[in-house]
Amino acid sequence: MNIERILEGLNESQRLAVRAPDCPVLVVAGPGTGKTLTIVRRIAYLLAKGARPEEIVAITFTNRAASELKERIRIFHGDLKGLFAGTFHLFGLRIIKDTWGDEFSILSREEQLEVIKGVSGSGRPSSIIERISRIKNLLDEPDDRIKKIMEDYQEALQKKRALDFDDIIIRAIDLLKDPSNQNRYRKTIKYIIVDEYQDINPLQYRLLKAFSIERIFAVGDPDQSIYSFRGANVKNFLDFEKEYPQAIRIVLDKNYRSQAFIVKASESLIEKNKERIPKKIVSIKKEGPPLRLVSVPDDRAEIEFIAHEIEKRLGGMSHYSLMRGLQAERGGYSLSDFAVLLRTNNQVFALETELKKTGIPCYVMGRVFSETLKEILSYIQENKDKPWELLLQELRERYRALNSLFDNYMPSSSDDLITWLKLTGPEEDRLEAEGVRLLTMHMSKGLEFRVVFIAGLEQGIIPLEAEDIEEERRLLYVAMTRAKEELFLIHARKRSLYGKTGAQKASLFLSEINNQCIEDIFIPDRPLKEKQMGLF
DNA sequence: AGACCTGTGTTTTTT
DNA sequence: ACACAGGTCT
Repeated sequence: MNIERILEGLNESQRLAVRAPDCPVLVVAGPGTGKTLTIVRRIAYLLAKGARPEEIVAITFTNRAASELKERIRIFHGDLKGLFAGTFHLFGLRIIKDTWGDEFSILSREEQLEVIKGVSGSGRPSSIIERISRIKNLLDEPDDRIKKIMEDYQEALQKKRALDFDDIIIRAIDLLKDPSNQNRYRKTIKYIIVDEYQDINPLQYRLLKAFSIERIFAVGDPDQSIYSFRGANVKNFLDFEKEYPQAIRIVLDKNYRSQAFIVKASESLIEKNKERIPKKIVSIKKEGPPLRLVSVPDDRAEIEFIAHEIEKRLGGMSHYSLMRGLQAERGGYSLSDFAVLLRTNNQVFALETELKKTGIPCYVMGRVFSETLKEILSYIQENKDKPWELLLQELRERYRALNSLFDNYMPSSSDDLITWLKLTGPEEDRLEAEGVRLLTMHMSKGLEFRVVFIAGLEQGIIPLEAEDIEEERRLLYVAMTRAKEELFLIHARKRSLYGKTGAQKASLFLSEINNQCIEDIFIPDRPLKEKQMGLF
């Protein structure tokens, strides 16, 4: 492929990154600045310069990120045999399989729980698993008690010829360090591209180091580092240039995602952090409407507000959809254009229940396949009096991805459908349902929505704790920068939390946002009468 | 073994 | 509020 095509449509800093020389490269990629685009073109560039696909390894953190990357490589470059694009774990697995073959298994969460129950005397099995995982990831030191449990645990795994997820990385490091493997990997792999470099933990860092490769292309954003609780260490990112003195740094600072007010507001927030690489992200879009900072009397009003704002916009849709073709320009919305972002899963589930009562279909993101399956099952149970045909139609409407699955097959009974779903495969995204997106702020990373509501912006929720206030600030920064067009920041003056109803203070972060980007909305307390009558 | 009381924590999550 | 582990009593 020629260089002109590879650089086509890229801005100046993206071009610099794509054409960077064969030295360590650190790409600081702010939100919405074309990070994946840059990686895709960088790979194309390396290939154009004569690299072979099997010399390039591109590592991501999640399967979602990996499949997005692969898909975009495929679109731009066509299928590339030999190029690795996948997670740390998949990469580790490949190395282990090269040496051991397929004679081992990966422990599922359930199996892991069983093994732990067998070897530990007391304590919650799930917390013991967590503790072991932290130790394996070099985040914690074992005491004598846990040492003993770990020994028994590993012995049980050995018997089963099984590895847990952390073992995959640990074994891969051992194999890479083994002198007999040096030629096999260290010499054949010439380029490593690491996505979300700010999120790597000490164990993953060791894996990268085991290659002793200088041609590392690290992409990430320290301002979006939100996983320190699982060992992600921004220091790796901030120290990159100390570690590789010949490294070059490129900052991608043009945001193509969000309208200018959203970028400006989120920048004003993140600037309050001290530990960061200074950068200034600018939007290439128009200002757009100001952010709405909404004060509501209580959690119930919060839901009513969100429901009302969504309905207002969807109302527009039914009107405009009568005039086909105009929908996009006139701002016709679909349910999945809206997202409500929350700090904790508790809030997500509470909101799901309440928002559904207002008649707005919701889709909780990140819910695993088996839970979605349970949902379908219970829906069938609840509605088993309805004719099967009708029920099926409703399930399609609800789970829109079922449509494409049904193209070649029409189940004739509920049993049939369920067994069939299991056989068709557990790819949860295929069951993605139509509905307003509900998710945690953490889960929102990497996603974008036209209209975003961030709810529960109160002290004790975000920031949840006083310690590591900078990470909490980054989390809100990530959440805010998901919005493309409109952003609502909502806080309740009163809320029930852990069974207690009490007064809430607005998050201190709200006062840190540049108020030139903000329009205040104040919803007054309910009239006393309504309160007493306990409407709804 | 099963009922019942009591203390405790209670984010965020991937593979 | 609520789940869950662990102890105690029957």
